[in-house]
Amino acid sequence: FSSYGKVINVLSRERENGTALMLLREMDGKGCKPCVVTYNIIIDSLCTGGLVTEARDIFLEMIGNGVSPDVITYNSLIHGTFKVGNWKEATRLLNEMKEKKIKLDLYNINVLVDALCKGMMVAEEAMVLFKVIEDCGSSLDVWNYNILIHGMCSIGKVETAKEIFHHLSAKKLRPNRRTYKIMVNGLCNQGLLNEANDLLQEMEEGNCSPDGFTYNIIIQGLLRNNSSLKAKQLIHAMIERGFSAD
RNA sequence: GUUUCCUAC
Repeated sequence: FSSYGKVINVLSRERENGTALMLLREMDGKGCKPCVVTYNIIIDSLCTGGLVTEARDIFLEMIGNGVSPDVITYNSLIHGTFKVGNWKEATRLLNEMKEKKIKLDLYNINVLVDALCKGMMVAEEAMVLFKVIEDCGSSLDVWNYNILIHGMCSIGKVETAKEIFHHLSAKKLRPNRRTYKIMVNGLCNQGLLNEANDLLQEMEEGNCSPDGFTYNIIIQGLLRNNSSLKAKQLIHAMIERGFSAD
């Protein structure tokens, strides 16, 4: 609660972790009890700063103080732990979560799947996880798919990524600009420039106009493929449109 | 009140 909570929130946003931590100590000293949210904010900002060990200390400290971690605490910590590449510890935390029967919602699953895709290259497993979720009747949103598609692309499974992408429209979910970018990027990396071009058309026709990056990705791909003529054409098309930023 | 997605050269 409290004004301390608010100040800590602000400090964390400004990446002033040191100061935020000092405030936390001060709270302790004065007998003010930080609540879960306060801890969560600090843990998360430590994690995004790569200070996972410190985040873990706070995590243990909060338990010591009788404050039980919730889904968000675990998410932040797990996500941070994965990012640092410590998947062993992250999986341990995941299991710990299961044992405590902390229930995940879609948002939380995203965090985990993202961590899985990036940290462990087990996008296939993430996919399985999604299927299970779907079978349970929860519907996935575009973000989930973006994460998955990106995961597939980054391990070179563009075919699977394409399947998922099509699966998207079958579900009447509109891909957003990021979805397209991820796909275009993935296709280009595999040298599938024609398909990337098709997608670009689709973007222009739909309501997701491509931005400068999207063009550049394709142009880059064309050049790598010795299609400098097409690249030039595309550059012109790009200039005519006066491409917009994200 | 706090946690998740893309960004080439």
